[in-house]
Amino acid sequence: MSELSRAERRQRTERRILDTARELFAQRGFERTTIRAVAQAAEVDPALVMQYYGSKQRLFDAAVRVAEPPAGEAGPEELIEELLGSLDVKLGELPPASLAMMRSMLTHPEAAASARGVLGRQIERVGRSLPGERARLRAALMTMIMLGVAVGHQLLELDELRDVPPEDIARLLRPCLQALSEG
Amino acid sequence: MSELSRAERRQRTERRILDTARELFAQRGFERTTIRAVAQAAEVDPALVMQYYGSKQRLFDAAVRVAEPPAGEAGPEELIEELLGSLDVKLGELPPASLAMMRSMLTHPEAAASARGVLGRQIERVGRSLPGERARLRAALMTMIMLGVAVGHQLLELDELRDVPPEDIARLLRPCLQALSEG
DNA sequence: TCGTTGAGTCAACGACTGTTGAGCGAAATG
DNA sequence: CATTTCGCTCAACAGTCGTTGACTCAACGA
Repeated sequence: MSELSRAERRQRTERRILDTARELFAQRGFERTTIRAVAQAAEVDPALVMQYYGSKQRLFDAAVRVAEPPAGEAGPEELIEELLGSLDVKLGELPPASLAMMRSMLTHPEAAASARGVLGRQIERVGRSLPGERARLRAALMTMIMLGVAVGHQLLELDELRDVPPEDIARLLRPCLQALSEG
Repeated sequence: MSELSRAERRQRTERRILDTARELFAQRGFERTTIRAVAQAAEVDPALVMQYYGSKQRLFDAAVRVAEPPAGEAGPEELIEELLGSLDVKLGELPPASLAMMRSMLTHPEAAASARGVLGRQIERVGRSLPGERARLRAALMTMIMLGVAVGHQLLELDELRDVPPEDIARLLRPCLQALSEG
């Protein structure tokens, strides 16, 4: 039937485990996601998950590794659009890796550290290209605004934010971010 | 030595267990907080916790029961000040029951439901006294802004928000909320 | 003073968890 | 075809958890 070399099958299995884990971590968090559940959803023996990823924590690390935006400089207006677009709203859905990290960041220490890292870098990036005083603090508030909306929208799934076109949210949020962007 | 009636000691023990549980739930979340840990911190046998509260879930329910603001009507400016004040920033610290609920709201289904309830009522309250179109959506965004800042400040403990006088945060956030409050 | 109540403890059960080492069987290699 | 490699499974261990029932003993009421 399927003409797959051993190496190919092996890579496919490993990736299937990783994708399944990401999804489960994203929707249940670290503690409620068991190796056994990942294995079952990936149609694999639990021991295989361990063999490939070493431990549940390392599986989680691999699952939440997230691509960060390029390090180039940008003006405040572009950064606002980047915030509105990349962090959450415009696409209507965050990448599963980000969701997985966010889901566990309040209850799993390692996820919290990871989130602090990502958010810290974004704050620094935004703050560096912000004019006026207290740039870092204002950048932090801008970032937390986006985080709050993302949490309510994608993790808590509040009725009031459901089925709202991302454009509408972006349009309402823009003045808030601009107010913080200017002194 | 201590002149305490049996009923008094009993009430005191029960309350000590509840306070301890609240604190542990607030700083570790539902899953990482064990009945055994609560019992040890309260200097009591784990079985006693069960005897008083029935189950871990019911202990959690009792621990996160939070006082909601009175139902009276208010104008937009007052509501902004109430948001800035009560939800988190002005006092510099949220009540432990709120922290406990927030800590677990992304990973524990019952905590999520509880959070949706509290946030939903606040959104409705704010939205009802907001002029213009899309009042509920704008109220939801205002609420999520406060939630995001509270999360970053009190749960993630971001460096950029640490040791910042709550007044400063409130002053920077006010224009954001006003932008959403007006059409 | 004596029997009763009830606050609190002790030891254990059963379920579930992450993790491990031995082993199977098919694909790769010669 | 014979042998080795290795993807994968099976069964089990050790620990932790929520939860329970029997028990202890000091405070209480008559």
